Formats: sequence, C-alpha cells, structure tokens
Amino acid sequence: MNPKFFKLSQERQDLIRNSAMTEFGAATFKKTSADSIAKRAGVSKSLLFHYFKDKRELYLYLFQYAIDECMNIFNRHILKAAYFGETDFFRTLEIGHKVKMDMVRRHPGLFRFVMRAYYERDSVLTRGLRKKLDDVLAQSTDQFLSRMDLHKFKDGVDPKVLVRLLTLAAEGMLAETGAYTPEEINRLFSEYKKYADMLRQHLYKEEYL
Amino acid sequence: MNPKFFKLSQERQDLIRNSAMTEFGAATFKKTSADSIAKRAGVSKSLLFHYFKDKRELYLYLFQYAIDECMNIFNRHILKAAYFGETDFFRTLEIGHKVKMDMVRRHPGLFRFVMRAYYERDSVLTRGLRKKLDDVLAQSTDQFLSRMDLHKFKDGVDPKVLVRLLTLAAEGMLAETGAYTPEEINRLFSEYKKYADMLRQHLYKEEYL
DNA sequence: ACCGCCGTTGACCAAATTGGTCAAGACCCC
DNA sequence: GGGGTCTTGACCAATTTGGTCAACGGCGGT
Repeated sequence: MNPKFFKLSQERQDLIRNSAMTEFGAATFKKTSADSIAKRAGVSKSLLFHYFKDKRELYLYLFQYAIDECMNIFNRHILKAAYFGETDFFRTLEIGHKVKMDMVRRHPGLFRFVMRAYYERDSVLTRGLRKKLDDVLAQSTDQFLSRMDLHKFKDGVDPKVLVRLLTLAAEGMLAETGAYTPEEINRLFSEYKKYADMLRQHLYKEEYL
Repeated sequence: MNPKFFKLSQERQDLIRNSAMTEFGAATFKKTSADSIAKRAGVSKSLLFHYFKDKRELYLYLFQYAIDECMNIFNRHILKAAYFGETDFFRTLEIGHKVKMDMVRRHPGLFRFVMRAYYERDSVLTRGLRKKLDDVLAQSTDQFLSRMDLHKFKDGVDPKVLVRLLTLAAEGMLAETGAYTPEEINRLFSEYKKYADMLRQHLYKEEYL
C-alpha cells in the first residue's frame, strides 16, 4: 500500500477506514464494492486505489488495523486497571466494556467488520491473520481473570462463565444497535450495568457487597 | 406470487426459502442477487421468477413467512408448557430456547434474515410488517412472565432483566456460530444450560433449589 | 509569474453481474 | 402421443464491477 496514506490527517484516515470497515462489515468481500466505500467516505474511488493498490490490499490492511486496535484497547484497559491496583472483577470488567463501547463510537463498524472477516469463506484472509485474532481473544480472558480477586465469589460460581455471559450480553446489545450515537452508547452501557449489578449482588459473598 | 409454490413438497419449499433467507440475511436487499439465491438452492434462476414475480415479492413473502414461523414456535412452546402446567421460570425458558435452537437447525438463516430485514433501510418492507414484528417481540416476554411463578426468586431480582440477559446470550451464541449442525446446536444448548443453571442456583431462594 | 509537488478527481474501460423473459425441455399420468 | 406440471438454458438490455490515467486546483518556494 501507499505509505503516503499515513501522512493524511488522523480524521481523514479514520474517515476512510471507518467507511471501508462499515461497508465490508455489511456484506461479503466480493459483494462489497469499492464504489460504495468511496461514496460513504465522500471521496472518489480513484483516491482509494491511489492509496491501496487493490480491494484485497485495503481489506487486509483493515483487518490488521482492526486487530491492532483491539489489542491496544485491551492493553490500555488492563494497564489502567493494573495501575490503580484494581482487583475487583465487576469494576474491571465494567471498565473494559466501557472502553469497548467508547471505541465503537470512534470506530463504528469495526466489530461487525472483524466478525464478518473472521467468517469470510472467501480466501481473502490469510490463515495467519485469523489465527492472530484467535490468540488475542483467547488470552484476553485468561489475563484478565489472573489479575482479579476471585475469592469474593460464592462457591460454585465460575468466573470464566460469567465473563462470557456478560460479554455475550454486551456484544448482543451492540449488534442490535443501529446508530452508534453517544446517547445510544450510554443507554447500552447503563443496560449493561443493570445486568452486572444484579449478578454482583447475588454472586458475591455477603461480606463483599 | 404463484400459488403453485405451495404445491411443492415441504422439503423443496424449505430449500428455496432457506436459501433465500440465508442470502438475504448475508447482505442488503439490493446487494443480494437472485442468482446467488438460485445457486445456493441448486435451482435455476428462472424457477425463482416462475414462483415469485419479483425479487421484492420473494423478499416480502419471506418476511411474512418468518414472522409467522416465529409466532408458531412461540405459541407451540407456550402451549406445551401450559399443557404440562409448568410454571418454573428456568424450565420453561429452557424449553423455549431449545425449541428456538431446533428451529435454527430447520431454518438456518431465518434469524439473521429477520434481523437484517428489520434494519433494512431500503423501503422494501412495509411499515405494517415491521410493526407486526415489534408486537410479536414485545408481547412474547410479557406473556411468558405472566404464566411463570416468580415468587421463587430472591428479593431484588427482576425476571424481565433475566429473560433479556439469557436471550442475549443465546442469540449471541447463535450469531457467532457458522454451521448449524446438530452437534453444534447441542453444544450451544448445553452452554446455555450452564448459564441458566448458574443463575438459577444463585437467584432462586434456597427452599426452591 | 512560474515551478514542482501534493492530494484529488472525473471520465473512461472492458468485463462481469444485474433482474427478468421466453421458448423449449424433462418428466409424468392418461 | 397428448396434455399437464415442473424446470431449465439461452438470452436480453441495463447497470455495476475493479481498476486506470491524464489532468485538475491549490500551495509554498523562488
């Protein structure tokens, strides 16, 4: 790809990346047209092919970018929690999901894009990239849990199951949301807190409430 | 549409409907080609236009069909539970989700199709159909809860929130699943039970466990 | 005023895909 | 072989596709 792309202002880079991710996230690689990407970005198709030699190259770059962005966010939130010495399961997970939802506002389309890309049956994605995503996801939960104080849970509670449950809920809410306006994001987040609070109240031992 | 369609064998009808729903569920109305539908069904494009005069007519029929199918399933599971005089929240919800997942096996693509159709920005869908879906969804939870014995819950537990949480989880699992093989469906269902069991164990009063 | 550089574009292309038609094939029972 | 039903391949004009290319406008330097 043309390295001059990175000399563009961040907003303009984001404009192009977000448009592309949104479009690629809405249909297959094959069915997503360069023209629709350009139109969404309010930019000429020629410009796209000026910075990326191919539709394929653009796609691969986006996937790499998306993974990196996810990892950055994960690290940032883990580091932030670690910095404050936070070991509470729910407070940390809440931070995580808040950061995540805020990212959705900055990069609408990123999650849908990553999901779609992961299941893309076309051979656009190299096996390497797919594996990289697998690793990121697998490690994140374990790393998170290893830093949390899990003694607060009542007997018989599996924290790993709980992480998965809350993550499914959060992502489900995100998936069914059309427009990622700040108000919508806030609504989603407060809905998330309802679930987390309910679980916290009944899954923590009384002395930790 | 051509009424002869209904004289086809159920399997053949399903073949066509499922292919169409899967394809329509994978992209916009506009971006979904009649050809891809036909190819997925292993059928000639001409046949589609023999039974449905339009892409639009096919689409509208499918949406109607999908809603009816959802309502049938909901009724069937409610009636079944009512017949057995079942009033337990978790057991009934479990039946509901089991029926739902079994339906996914019969009609892979239906849920994704409905979701996509609901958010279709093209004016393909009439307002009437969209409203109908809204009603189905809104009533189902209330009807379900009204028949359940909610006294078993500890104080401070909102059953409505619980329904939503478990539904989000179940649908999230379905959404991230690629192929709806019987084994996959069983795996999903047993994962669902893990969540439900954990919640039941800690949200029910001790005397009901 | 002219330069070169920059991000950017509209016009253009051959090739593929689009929704939809139509006459004819394949198969059946009578 | 006739008549019906289900099904198809060939075909159509119109649009869309990924991608190219020469040129545009603006801007700082001289």
